[in-house]
Amino acid sequence: MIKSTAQSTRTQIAEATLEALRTEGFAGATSRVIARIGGFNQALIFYHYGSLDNALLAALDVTSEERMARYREALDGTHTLEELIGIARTIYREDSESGHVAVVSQLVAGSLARPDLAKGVFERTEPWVDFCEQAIRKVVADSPLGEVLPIRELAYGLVSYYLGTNLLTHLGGAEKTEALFERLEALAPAIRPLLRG
Amino acid sequence: MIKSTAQSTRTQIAEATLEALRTEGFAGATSRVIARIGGFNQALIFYHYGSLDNALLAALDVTSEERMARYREALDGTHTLEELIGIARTIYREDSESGHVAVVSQLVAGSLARPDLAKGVFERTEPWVDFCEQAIRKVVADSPLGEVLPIRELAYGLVSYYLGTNLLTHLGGAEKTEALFERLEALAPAIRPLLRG
Amino acid sequence: MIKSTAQSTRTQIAEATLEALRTEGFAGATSRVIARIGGFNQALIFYHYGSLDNALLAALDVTSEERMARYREALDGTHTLEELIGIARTIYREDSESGHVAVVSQLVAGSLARPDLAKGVFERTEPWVDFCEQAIRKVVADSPLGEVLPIRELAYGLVSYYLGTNLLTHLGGAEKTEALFERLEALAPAIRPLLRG
Amino acid sequence: MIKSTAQSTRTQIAEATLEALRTEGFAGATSRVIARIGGFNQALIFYHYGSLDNALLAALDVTSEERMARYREALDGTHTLEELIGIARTIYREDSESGHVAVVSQLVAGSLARPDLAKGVFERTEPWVDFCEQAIRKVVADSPLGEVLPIRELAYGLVSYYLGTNLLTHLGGAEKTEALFERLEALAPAIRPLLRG
DNA sequence: TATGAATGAGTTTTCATTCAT
DNA sequence: GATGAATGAAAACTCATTCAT
Repeated sequence: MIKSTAQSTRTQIAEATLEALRTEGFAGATSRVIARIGGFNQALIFYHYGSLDNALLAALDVTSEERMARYREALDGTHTLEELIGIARTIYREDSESGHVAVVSQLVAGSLARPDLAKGVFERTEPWVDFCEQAIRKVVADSPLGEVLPIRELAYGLVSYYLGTNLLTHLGGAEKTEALFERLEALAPAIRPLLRG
Repeated sequence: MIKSTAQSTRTQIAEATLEALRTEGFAGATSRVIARIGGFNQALIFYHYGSLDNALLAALDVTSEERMARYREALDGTHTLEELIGIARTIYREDSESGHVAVVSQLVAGSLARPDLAKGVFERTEPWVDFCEQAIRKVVADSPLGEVLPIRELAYGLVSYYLGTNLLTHLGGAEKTEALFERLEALAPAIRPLLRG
Repeated sequence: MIKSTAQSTRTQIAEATLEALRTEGFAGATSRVIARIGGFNQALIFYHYGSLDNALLAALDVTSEERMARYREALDGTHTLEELIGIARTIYREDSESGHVAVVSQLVAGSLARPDLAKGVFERTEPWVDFCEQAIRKVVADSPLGEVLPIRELAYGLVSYYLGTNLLTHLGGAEKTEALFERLEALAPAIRPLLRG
Repeated sequence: MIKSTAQSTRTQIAEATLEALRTEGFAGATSRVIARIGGFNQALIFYHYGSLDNALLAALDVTSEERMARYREALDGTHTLEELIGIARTIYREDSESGHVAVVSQLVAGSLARPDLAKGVFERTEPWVDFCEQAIRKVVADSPLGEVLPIRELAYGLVSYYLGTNLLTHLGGAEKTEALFERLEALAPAIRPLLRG
């Protein structure tokens, strides 16, 4: 019988936690449920992560790192506003379907009532604000807008919007976000001239 | 001594629930806590509202109606983009300080894991989308933008942003939203010409 | 179906807790065990007493009050040192057999690790020190010893001895205490002259 | 680098266990805590001692042997009742401050609920009863009291008192024992004549 | 000898809800 | 209308101990 390594077990736990968040939501991601999903003992979560909060954050890291890689790659391949919106839309749909957005919003929402968890979740939003900042800069690159717009603040606003729309999506408004993307994409050609130097 | 009527007791319960959400958050708004705050028996909540979820929705109605009135009045008094942003900023600060935004985000967040509650909360976002739509229409009134912009979708986007920023505010990013308002206000004069006919 | 009164339920819980301490010891007197013994729901303990500690203290009160009454009555009926030792011996045997001493020592010992519980238990030793003081005063009443002996301190010492001997009794030295009583009783006539005025 | 021998590891474990009892009490002296204090693996405790109970007894041996040596030496140097009480008082204070009494009472108390442990602890009280017997005999050496008093039983009583007072000390009555010693010391000269042949 | 990983059974406590009165 | 009492289910977390390596 092969003894599993600490690392592989840790990963397994993080993945089971992720799966629990995906399928059962924040309130359903209890130690018992996670253990059942992963097929291991409840106590193992505490052995490896010390607390359920830490396991939840590990799950967030797993999905965030994976998605961030995907987003960066996509950003590298785009050069116009239309492309950017198009890609954003595609990835957003991917994320929705894969459950990534569900997990993120569950965690953000759930952590409201738990200060320790909130701290960890909030720290993990920083890279996403950075990423949005880069995306905005790319779009306004050579235009005078670059010097006028409050780019950092807008990036933060985008992340806020992303979270908010995820929440509403899960409450029941799935098709609304999609529609906004669609309309924005159609508008892009009209906006593009504004971005010229 | 006035015997409390059914109506006044219902109201009392809704208000105690609101207070519980404000001070203890979604997770802390348990039947026991609500009853303690309101000075009545736990079982009364179930007698009058059938379930805790319904009492929570009643609390949301209380605060939403009150805030909506305030917002409408403010919208009536504004005619330019600058004024609108300025008013939005003022009211947002009021809402933050009064705890209204906290209650809304707590409820949205908490309802993620509870389908019945989620349905109720989502239905109550509709009037807010309507309201945002009116606000946008007012700004773009006579401009050609009015016919180009996806107004309904943008309105939905604004509500999404509102929720998202509330969430992040509570996780730790309080000053960021304020900064965005400030910068947008400064930008308004530059944008105004675009709104002309 | 008769709805039991709060008082009778409280009493039932205290008695089940006492029984649990008697039969399972401090470590075995868990909420689950107490509920099983009493035939009620675990949560009821917390409904009525708020915490397990409080239920344990209630059990201590039940047995202490009963025993104190017995001890006082016995003290009233004695007038000589021999009688006093004889009665002490009898009652001690009763207490040992009934399990009262077991409960007391279990609680004293168990509370070592729990400051809140310790406070409650310690407060309940006070009446016993008072009682011992009265007993000593009665014996030395008219003798010059009454003015020389540190009576309060000796009373405290007697209570200490009582606890210590209970502990050792439970660890395995049951017959030793009995033997000491026996020998002291035999010595009493020789000591009595010292107590004369 | 010196490879630790089996013997030194055993000793290390016993000492870490003692330290755990001293600083965390019986309830806090878990295998995890002991291992952390000693800087070794939890499983080592079971490898060397078979069970946590045995490790606890080993810790008791460590402290008991050390204290017994100190007590014997002190007894050898005393010849009068006053000296004896004085020395008892000094050593008791030393023991209190060093934590020895805490460890003993923690173990006696904790073992109540664990028969195996109780047996081990009880066996280890025997040498202390022997020691007290010697001390009493020394005091009453040449007096007729030596033939009248139930010396063995009194010795057992002294050990009982020692345990009891430790317990109460830890519950909150720290200053009471000290006061009794003080008063007894003052009384000693009056008692001495009784011990004369 | 020594260890990291793993586990089953256990803990106190809280919850929304029900029900007889 | 209103209430005190009661409950089943669940929570996060800890424990002594075992075992493959």
